[in-house]
Amino acid sequence: MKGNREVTIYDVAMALNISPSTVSRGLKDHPHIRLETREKIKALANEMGYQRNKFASSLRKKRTETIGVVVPKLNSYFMATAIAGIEKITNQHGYGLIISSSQESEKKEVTCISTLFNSRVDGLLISLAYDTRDLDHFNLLFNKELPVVFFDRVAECRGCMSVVIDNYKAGYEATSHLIEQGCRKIIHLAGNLLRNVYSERFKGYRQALADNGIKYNPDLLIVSELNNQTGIDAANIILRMRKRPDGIFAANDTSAVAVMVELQKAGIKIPDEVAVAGFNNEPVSQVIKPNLTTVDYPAREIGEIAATSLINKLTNNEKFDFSTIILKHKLIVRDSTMRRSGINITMESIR
Amino acid sequence: MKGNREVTIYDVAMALNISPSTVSRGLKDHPHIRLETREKIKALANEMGYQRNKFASSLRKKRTETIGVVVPKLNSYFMATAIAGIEKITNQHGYGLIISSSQESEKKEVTCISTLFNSRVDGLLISLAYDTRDLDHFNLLFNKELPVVFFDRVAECRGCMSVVIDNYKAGYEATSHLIEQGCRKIIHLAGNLLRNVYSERFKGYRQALADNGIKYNPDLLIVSELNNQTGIDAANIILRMRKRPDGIFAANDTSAVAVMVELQKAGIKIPDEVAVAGFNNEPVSQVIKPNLTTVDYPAREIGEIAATSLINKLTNNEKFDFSTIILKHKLIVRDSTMRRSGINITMESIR
DNA sequence: GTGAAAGCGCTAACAA
DNA sequence: TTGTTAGCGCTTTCAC
Repeated sequence: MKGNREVTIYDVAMALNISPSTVSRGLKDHPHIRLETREKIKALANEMGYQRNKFASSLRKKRTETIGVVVPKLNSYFMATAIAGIEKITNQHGYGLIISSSQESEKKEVTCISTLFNSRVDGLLISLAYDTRDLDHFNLLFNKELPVVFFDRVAECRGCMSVVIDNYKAGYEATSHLIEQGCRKIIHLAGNLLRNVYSERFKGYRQALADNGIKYNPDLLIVSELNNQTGIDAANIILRMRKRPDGIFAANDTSAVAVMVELQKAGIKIPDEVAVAGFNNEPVSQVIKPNLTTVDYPAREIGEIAATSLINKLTNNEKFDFSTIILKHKLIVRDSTMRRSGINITMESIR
Repeated sequence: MKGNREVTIYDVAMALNISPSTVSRGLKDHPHIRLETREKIKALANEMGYQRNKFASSLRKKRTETIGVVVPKLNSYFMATAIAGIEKITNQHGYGLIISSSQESEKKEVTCISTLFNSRVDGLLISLAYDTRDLDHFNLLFNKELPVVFFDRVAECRGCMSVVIDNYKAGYEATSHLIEQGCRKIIHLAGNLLRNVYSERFKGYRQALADNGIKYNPDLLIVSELNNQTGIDAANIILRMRKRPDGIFAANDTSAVAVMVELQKAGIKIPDEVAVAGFNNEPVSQVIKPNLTTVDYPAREIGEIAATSLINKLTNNEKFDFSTIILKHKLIVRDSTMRRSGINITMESIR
């Protein structure tokens, strides 16, 4: 299939009348090889079209210089951006990347991890699937001491690192903001409370209510996958309520937008009748009318920092051994929650 | 790093008192091995936690059972969906996947391809970057007879396969629809005309104008990267025109939406003053008000078919050797172009 | 139906 | 500073 034979270090060695090991060393700038020889080797190798055979090398070194990434989904702005951040860093350090998607399912996540493990990746970056309950599939990795860095949707586990934002605080801020705007009956659209991101946002929501003397009402908590359809479903639940809520805090922008569109179809005015806040600051938040108040999530940075941490772990070996890194977020206030007085102009609270 | 030694076929062989070659064959159900022996081998291998070492295997077989994917960007709904389709098929056939993104740059595309080539992928799926002009970096692949399947943004080249939709027809239909709605001065937001997708859509636009007796005016062609910013820029150009256009056909939804948002900010009524049609049927097209008329692009199918074709090529070897597959698209008419009479209800033209 | 043996291309310990 | 050599774990030809 692949046409003719590949050029190997033996070919280069023979052509230069030196040994293969010298070529091997010269190619990677081993200081024991005379500079002149190194140059000669590299020049000829290049000219002959030599390409290092990764398999032979990995087989021998028992390292692949490849990092595995497992994300819950690819077609989300947040994840795509985080991956771009990861890619940038791993590229810089000469690592390859294998990206796989668990499609929000625990079952598929197990397969992904085992496939990556089987591919002998040197380390793993992972954001958990929506419904992952059992973390047994990670034991495989822990037993082999394969470094794992969680990002965004993280798990508590012995010795692994996590990169997140303070979801509790962000949830608290978003809810407090709604309360400041005069909301008293605030719906919370949450994701699976097993996931840190959603449980923390929920806790922040509850605390903000409590701190403002509003009693938490479990009927106002709607848990779902937070996609377009479940957003529509939530809107329908809301429309059927005897007494309508005056605020909605959705744990992502997708569901916030879906709810808004649906409520608007039913003639409900946003923000006047219902104020809506989302989470993630996806581009769609600036398309919907009124523009969506949301929490800016540093997706790219999360990816970059997770990748950097993993590579540090891989190289510095044990040094630089933190447990959690928390990045900054920002509440971005836009029209979907601006109910105070007549001055209903667009404003980005921070920037 | 990886803890203790891995289990190899030698360990299994020794434990069973048979030879490694028998184990190797037994593991892959080689018919020459007695069924009983095969079962025994597989049972023990499993019990001992044996995992095939892909490097040794690839090194020996000179095939990696891995497919490389190069896409122009990851954070687009279209690409993410296409990749999901690719993943589904490759998984089914036991192929691994290495996904990389050229970030719309020719330079990065060259790197991606050479990295994948270097990783000795068995075949390549690729959608070209925005500004790729020179196809020299593919020679490397062609010389080694590495199968390549282009999808969406394809290239003419000896012996490669392509999976696309009929962009010319889609462009023709979208433009004709605008004309039917009474538009006479129609802006076309195009991407780089080097890319088949954009040049074809443009040709369709021109032909529709011609067929309706409208003279093509080069001033109405705006070429850009079709992202959010260039959409805003286009809106500003439009706003500065002495005589405003009454229709816009944008070659993607992102730019269509950006233009709409910006024109609306300036107080322009859509569709009454300007009708807007996009391309791709991204979710955002149903968020924007009025909902965006667009062309439904079968992203998932494109991915699935491209992957299937490549795998066929890889296995059937030379059989099933088409040059181009053209999938069906659909014009989806929504409110952003419905200017006829008072009946301005939402309709999905097909479905 | 099973085994022996060579070798894929590279690396690194050891020797010189 | 360079060379020799022994594998990494698997597959496959050839032999029995």
